[in-house]
Amino acid sequence: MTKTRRPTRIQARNRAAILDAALEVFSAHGFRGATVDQIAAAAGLSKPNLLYYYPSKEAIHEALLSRLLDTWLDPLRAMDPAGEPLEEILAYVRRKLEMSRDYPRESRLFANEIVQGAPRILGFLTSDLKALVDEKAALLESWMDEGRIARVHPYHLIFSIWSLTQHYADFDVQVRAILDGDDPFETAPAFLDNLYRRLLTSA
Amino acid sequence: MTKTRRPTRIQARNRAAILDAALEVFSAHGFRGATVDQIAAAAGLSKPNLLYYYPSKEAIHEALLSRLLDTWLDPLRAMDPAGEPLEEILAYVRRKLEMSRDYPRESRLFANEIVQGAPRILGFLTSDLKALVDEKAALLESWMDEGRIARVHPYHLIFSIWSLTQHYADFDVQVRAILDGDDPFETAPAFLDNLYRRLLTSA
DNA sequence: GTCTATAATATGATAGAC
DNA sequence: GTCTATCATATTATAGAC
Repeated sequence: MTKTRRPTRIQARNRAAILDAALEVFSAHGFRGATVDQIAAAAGLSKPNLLYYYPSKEAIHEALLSRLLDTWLDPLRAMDPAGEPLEEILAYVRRKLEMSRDYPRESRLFANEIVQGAPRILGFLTSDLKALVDEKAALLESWMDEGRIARVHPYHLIFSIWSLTQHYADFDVQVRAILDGDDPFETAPAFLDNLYRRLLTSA
Repeated sequence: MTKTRRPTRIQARNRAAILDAALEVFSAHGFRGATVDQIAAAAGLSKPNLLYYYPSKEAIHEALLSRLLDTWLDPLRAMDPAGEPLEEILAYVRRKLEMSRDYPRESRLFANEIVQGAPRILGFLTSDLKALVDEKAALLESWMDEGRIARVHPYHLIFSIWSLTQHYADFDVQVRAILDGDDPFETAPAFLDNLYRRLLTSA
């Protein structure tokens, strides 16, 4: 009994290692720029062994993306219609910024995909993402109608949050080249908090 | 005399066609994702003929990037110390947004490079770009010291302008997937103008 | 499950005719 | 200057031993 190894254990361990290695390589080089060799080496496996777990490079990439998209929308979903409007928005900004700090590779994986025209996730953009954004834009507009936040274009407001927060992950190398030693994540939260307070608080 | 073709003419024409085709292909697929075949086809040349003008794929990419970087900083350079602070900043935002609208491929070429760690232009970031940003950040701070605009982190202010404007070029496919038929460049200028007025006008 | 060896293809670059 | 044909290499994927 003790001698019979549970194959599921090894499989789970290897699959996790592969996905982590693939995230590292795909986010740094894009789909075409990444090679199966690099991913296998980063995962500590031989190339054929890696392809034993995932049948193709494409399959690894798909698995990664589908895992990412599954949680990518959670921060926006968490924006609560019952909460205090300005605080809900500021909390969303904070969450997105924390994701850029803690999961920059995921952000860059996504960015690589979008910049190149979203060939693999256009469906996600036009279905799940659009539906959620439409819902939350309507919520933002209702808050504006009630005079609880200043009136701005709700879709551009959401785009602004994405771009301002994801910039610190996607353009990390540029930000750090300019800030030299300073950690952008030390000072960005206060900047963004102030920005959205000023934008959304009626004068 | 009339029979002797000026080779410079043809060369200039073909070189221009190659760079335009390369911009199209590199910006859409990244350096590794682009193939010499694709570029040659887009330029209307055979692959060997293309390589007659540029010795390698790398050389084409370098020529493109160096041409881009040469003008990439112009809008920021144009921010005039002698001008009215808020208007100078708003004009910079407008210029950057117009560049995203009129030259999205250039923006995506740059974005592809940065997202993947800027392997080819790290030197530019830490020298030319950093020097200019340092200079303009000092200018912004002097305006804040004089009380002519609200006090915010000057570097994050510049990052915010980059991210908010370039987002409409780099993430164009996502923006349009969500806005459906609406043209983002119709409504973005007013949104950004309002945003920076509220941020920088003292309460 | 994991490996070595290798097949099959894609791609960057060159040779050489015209 | 431009082309067809081709080389050399990189890369995805598979075969088959262990």
